[in-house]
Amino acid sequence: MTWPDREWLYRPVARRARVLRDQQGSDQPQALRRHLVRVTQRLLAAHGLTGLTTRGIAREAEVSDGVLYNYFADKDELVVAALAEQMAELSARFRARVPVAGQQDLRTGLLLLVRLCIGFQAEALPVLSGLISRPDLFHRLIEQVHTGDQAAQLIWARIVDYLDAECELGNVTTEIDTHAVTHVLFGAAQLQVLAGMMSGSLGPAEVLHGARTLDDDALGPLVTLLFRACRP
Amino acid sequence: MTWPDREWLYRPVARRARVLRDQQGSDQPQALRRHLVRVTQRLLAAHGLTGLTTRGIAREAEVSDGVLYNYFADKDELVVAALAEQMAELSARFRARVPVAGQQDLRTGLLLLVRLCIGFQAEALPVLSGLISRPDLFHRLIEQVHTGDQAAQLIWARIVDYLDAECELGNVTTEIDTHAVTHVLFGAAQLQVLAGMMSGSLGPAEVLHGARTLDDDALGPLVTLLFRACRP
Amino acid sequence: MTWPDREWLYRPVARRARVLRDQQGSDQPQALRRHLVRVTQRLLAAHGLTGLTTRGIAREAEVSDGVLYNYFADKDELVVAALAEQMAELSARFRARVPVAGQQDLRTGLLLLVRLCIGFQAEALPVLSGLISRPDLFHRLIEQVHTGDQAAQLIWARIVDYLDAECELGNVTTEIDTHAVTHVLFGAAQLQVLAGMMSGSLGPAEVLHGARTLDDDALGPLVTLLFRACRP
Amino acid sequence: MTWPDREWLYRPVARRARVLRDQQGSDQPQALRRHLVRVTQRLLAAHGLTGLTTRGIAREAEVSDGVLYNYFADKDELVVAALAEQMAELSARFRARVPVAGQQDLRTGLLLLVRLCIGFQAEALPVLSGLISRPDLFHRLIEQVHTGDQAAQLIWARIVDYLDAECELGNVTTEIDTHAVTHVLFGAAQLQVLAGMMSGSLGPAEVLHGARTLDDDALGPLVTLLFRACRP
DNA sequence: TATGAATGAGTCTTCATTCAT
DNA sequence: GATGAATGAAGACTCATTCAT
Repeated sequence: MTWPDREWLYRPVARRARVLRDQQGSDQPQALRRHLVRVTQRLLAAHGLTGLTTRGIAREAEVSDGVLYNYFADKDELVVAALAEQMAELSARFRARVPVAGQQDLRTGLLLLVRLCIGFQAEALPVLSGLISRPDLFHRLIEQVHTGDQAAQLIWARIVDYLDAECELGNVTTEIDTHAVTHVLFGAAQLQVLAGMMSGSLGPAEVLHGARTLDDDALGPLVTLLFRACRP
Repeated sequence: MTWPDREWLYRPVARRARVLRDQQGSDQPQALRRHLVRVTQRLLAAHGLTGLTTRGIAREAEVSDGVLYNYFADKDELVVAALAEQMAELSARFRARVPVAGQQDLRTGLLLLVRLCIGFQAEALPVLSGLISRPDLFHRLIEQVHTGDQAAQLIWARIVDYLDAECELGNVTTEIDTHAVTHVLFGAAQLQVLAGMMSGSLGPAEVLHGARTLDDDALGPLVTLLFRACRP
Repeated sequence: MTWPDREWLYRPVARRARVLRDQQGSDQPQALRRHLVRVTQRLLAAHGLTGLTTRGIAREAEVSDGVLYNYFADKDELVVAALAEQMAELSARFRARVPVAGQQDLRTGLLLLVRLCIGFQAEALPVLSGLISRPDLFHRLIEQVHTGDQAAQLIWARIVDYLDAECELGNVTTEIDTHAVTHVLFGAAQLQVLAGMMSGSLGPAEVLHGARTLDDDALGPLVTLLFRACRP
Repeated sequence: MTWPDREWLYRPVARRARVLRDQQGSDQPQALRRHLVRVTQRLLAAHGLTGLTTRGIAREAEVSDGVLYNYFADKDELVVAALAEQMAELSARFRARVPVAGQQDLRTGLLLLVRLCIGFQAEALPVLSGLISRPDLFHRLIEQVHTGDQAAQLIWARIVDYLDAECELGNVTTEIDTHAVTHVLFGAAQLQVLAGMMSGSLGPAEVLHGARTLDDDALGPLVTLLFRACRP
């Protein structure tokens, strides 16, 4: 089979990837880009950065090996885009769940915060862990997202805000730095999740669910510690 | 015709790697093995597990590509050996610095603990971070070191012991769980170091020194938090 | 905006290996696969399995080192495919030349059989000899080709059939086992060829032609032996 | 530990390999050479030429990696020496078992010959099979052993002699060529053994024993064929 | 613009051979 | 002569990237 001469004559529109045909919205210019990003996020969460290959992405996306280079300079750029979007989503999801000061007693509020932080880390760490040994990627990531959009920063600020509000209500002593409390909350959650990821033979996905369902009894001592530190 | 008695005098030994010639101690049987381990530790700390290649090790060690397989079954075994030795050293070094109960007031003791944990994490994380995406290596590591020798476990236990002792002296309330305090100490330290590793443009080595010299003022709020939680 | 109907007209195809460009039939999907198989057969016949490297194949095929893995799981799979195809061709070619009972006197028939067997061995042995020290490959080979398709088995059966037919015509005594005759035919041919391969300084290719042109005088004593054994 | 100056002063004799110390005859100049040859023969028979490494030989011989080069130019020369000696032994052993004409009836004599040939091939083929794809080695082999010493040649000649003698006694017809009979004997035996080596998952050792114990019933048809061909 | 085969540098690993001791 | 660690040239295989179609 030979290629028709003057082939461009028959090319009224740019071609659409097979997998996106008959799919609503697929005629938007960046539909395939988004598709690739989503697939990459899925693979990243499932097998980590180490096991991620461009061919794997293409196969999973049911798309040719080469398209990716029409939307991204190289593999790293796709990875960074996937991570940035995912972190933004994560951050937004968790910000919405920060408790409101005064709507529950302090102890309950702290328990909610602990669970929130563990949940956040459980979702964020599997995604970010691959970056720990790739500072180059990490820098591309933080350059790409506007500074103020950084996932952890935003949720951190919301937690500080909650604690400050409780402080104004007189439920938290002024003797304590609310940033320090947030630091401890985030840190304890990170340790919990990271230890689970490494010592358990858990893949990222299991960690996530395992950590989420930690019952309140296990968290009790931690909450007690925070409560004693915060109460007036 | 008999064999001379002091045959051992002439015991022939094999050739020595160029790089080790004229170097003291290089006639010990495992000199090159140790050399490889040290080089691997250095490269691991500098560029992470992802960037570590057998060729890179050989080049940096000024040694041929194949030697490594005279001492280790494969690359992973070398990596595990490097990590295990480094963690054992780290653990021993920091265990010796855990404060003794009653030798200083609680606040000072907690400050020492915080600095200790940050120091520990600052040295341990660059070494261990590469393992996050390699659970298989992690398991070889914890199988290799005798269970009781695990670096983090041992230092964790020493901290709990210190806190329990202060508790018996009446300086720490019985209302809180000393494991929870340790959890918070380790977690806060880990967060501090990890964040420094990632967001700073610091390589692992810089993080280490940067973290160590965190002045006490910066740690004050954290210590205050812990102190309020622990005091009777 | 709709997609043009005869989309298949423009079906894009990927790039073609340099060596296959401007070559007829190179637009068939498996053109390069066949090319690799043929090159492998050639190298196998020329230098044996021991001297066969993936790089050598790629060089000889004027193709990059990696292509082979687009068509075969590993080197062994390529080798097995090359051997299987060659044996199937060989078997078919020689089966068609088995004499028909009654169309010539027994002595002539036996002469034809001897020459047939020598020809078969002369082509089969250079191909199979490498497998002697690789039973794993041999098993992959016989698993791949359908059991009934095995080259030697099929030609063996055809020879037995011929002898049985001559037996029914009364030209071969019933006192003799036709399988034993076939065994002797194959064995004598194999010895002839193998000895030629080894003691001659002939490469496989020369053996092949040398053996084929063995004149009938040289085969006379062998045919006489068989004839005396078979005649009623 | 440093090397003593003027070390040669203390070196009254050449050193003896550890493994040969306290062993009778080990002071003969070529004791180690013979040791290496024997070990190589053993490994060759057990795992074939493909699996043979110089390190494997040294380990099995309990000798250092390098000695081999004091006695042989390279690995190939050692292999050739091992094969040559083994073939010479094999040949001598089987020559002694060739039946004597007139000491048994012809049928029994032929049966003995068939078993003899199968036994010979069963021992020779595993040793030689590796050479099939290494014509270079094979040529070094036949150059090394004096032409008249070749194992197969000598036993072949003895069989022809036996048949000629039976011929003179009137037990074998003069109408057939005794070389042709020998050809058929050797060939049938070779086919038997080679097929067993390949299709069975037998290692060389098993083939050897399996082939040897082929009961006479299985050989009956073959012997009948030969008998009918040979009898006057 | 999408396709997917082709490319080739790079990875880990093996092993015959050398050579200081 | 004997030792055995060091050498380095292959080998099989992977995978990010290109490019003819």
